[in-house]
Amino acid sequence: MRLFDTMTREVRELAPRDGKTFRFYCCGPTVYGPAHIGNFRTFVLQDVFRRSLELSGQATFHVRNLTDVDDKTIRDSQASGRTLKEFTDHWRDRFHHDCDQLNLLRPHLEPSAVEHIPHQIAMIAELIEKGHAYASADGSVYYRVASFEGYGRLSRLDQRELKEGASGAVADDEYDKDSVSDFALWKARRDEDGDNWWDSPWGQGRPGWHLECSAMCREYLGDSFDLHSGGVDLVFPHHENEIAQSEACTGHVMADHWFHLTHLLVDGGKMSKSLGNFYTLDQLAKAGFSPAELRYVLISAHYRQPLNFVAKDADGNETFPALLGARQALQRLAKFDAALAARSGDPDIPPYEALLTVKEGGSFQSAFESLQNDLNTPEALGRVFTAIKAVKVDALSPDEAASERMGLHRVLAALGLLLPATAGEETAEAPAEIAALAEARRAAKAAKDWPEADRLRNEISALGWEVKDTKEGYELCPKN
RNA sequence: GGCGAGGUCGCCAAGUGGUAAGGCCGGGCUCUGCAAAAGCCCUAUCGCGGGUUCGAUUCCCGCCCUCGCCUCCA
Repeated sequence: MRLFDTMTREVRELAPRDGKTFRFYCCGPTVYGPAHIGNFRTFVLQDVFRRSLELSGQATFHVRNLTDVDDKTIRDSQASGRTLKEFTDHWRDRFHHDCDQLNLLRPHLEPSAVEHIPHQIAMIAELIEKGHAYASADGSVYYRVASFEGYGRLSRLDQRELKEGASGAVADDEYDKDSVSDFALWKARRDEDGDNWWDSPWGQGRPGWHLECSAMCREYLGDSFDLHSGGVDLVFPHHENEIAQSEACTGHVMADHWFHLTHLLVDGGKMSKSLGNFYTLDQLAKAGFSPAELRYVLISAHYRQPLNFVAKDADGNETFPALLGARQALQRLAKFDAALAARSGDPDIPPYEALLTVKEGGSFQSAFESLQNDLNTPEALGRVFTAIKAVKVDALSPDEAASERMGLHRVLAALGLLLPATAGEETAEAPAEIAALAEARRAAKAAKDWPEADRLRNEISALGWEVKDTKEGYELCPKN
């Protein structure tokens, strides 16, 4: 697979260092509230990345952390009257639930920051010993940015050109840093942290944010590994700082490849609670949309382009046209798949494991290859639909249909798209009462008793179902 | 001010130095007791101005506009 690398700013071929398993790290969520659809754009694309590697025959080892000790988790846990653990466990579980809904593969390892404080302390000690960090009078420890020659290489940010305090976030407790660019490795205990402090050689306190990833990467992936990923906002300062910490410590290149995901926009602008365009999976579910529909929208733009999630229609009403479009598109895919399944004589969907052995995707090969070329998900989707139009299902032999279906499902598996039930499947699941009414209507139609047939259709409709006549008979589907 | 991304059909969104995928919506047709559904078909010269070139939407320069980041936000 070829993928753009933030460090070199070019598309490069990926290859595992050890020649066998591709080992990568993704910066995970801070568990202090529900993740929003922007967060999920990142996690979904990372998931497509992993699936595409695996389905192309590349074994992977995927580590994604949980940030469960930082300013926000401590602050909000206290505000809620719960312990930090109770609080972060709750939001972690919610995150897992949402991830499952979105059909994200679980990482092979999901280390949490609070469980790796000894590793972080050890790393701080090593950095101090090597002259890259210093303790301040209040018991905090800072990284001396000037001590690391390569600082700024990833983000290409010349320190001298940093607009000082541009974010207005320079904390008042930073007066004892040697330089404004220096960042905290260890933060001295403060009253407002409550019970959330740990002992260290520099006194009681807690670790700084950037350090957890460096420590856990080193613990589980070693001094050097294949790829590191996160949202674009993490390029600076988070990943820049991780590199400074890790490489100053180990003397080795931290990661061979940097994979960054561009942000999601909502109706052309940044998502924010104050604008009321801040969406969670839960909210979309309440509006009647499935996780698969959201997933489809999230992969509909290339990961290095801003994706504009259209929530409001032309009249300014929050009707989610993007999700409605995704629903239609998924329904078409499902219809096509159902036709292939019927033709092949095998209704079962091929399991992920079986798809790993597919070497040639038939009509869907080029769509799969789009993913191997810098994870071009929109092109892959386009090629899937082009192929669907070209494949004449009725002209295929059962074997050919089965073969094409494997190719189709390999791409769908790489994209992580689960198909919705088709009308035919829903007919089979309709309650007996509805089915009986539909049968009665069929009889009325056969007798050309149109008033009775229409009356039955209305009755079915009143019960929440819709009858659609087909060549063979009829289909039933729940009304939206 | 610095760094970065981008302006392609009504909306979303790929792509290419030789006259632009796909999805949604819309329109037409077929099917149909009606309706719905389904199937098929149709719709753009790529922000503006220069330049390079036989030829640019695709390369270069300038301009306009949008968006993101600039120390703890995916």
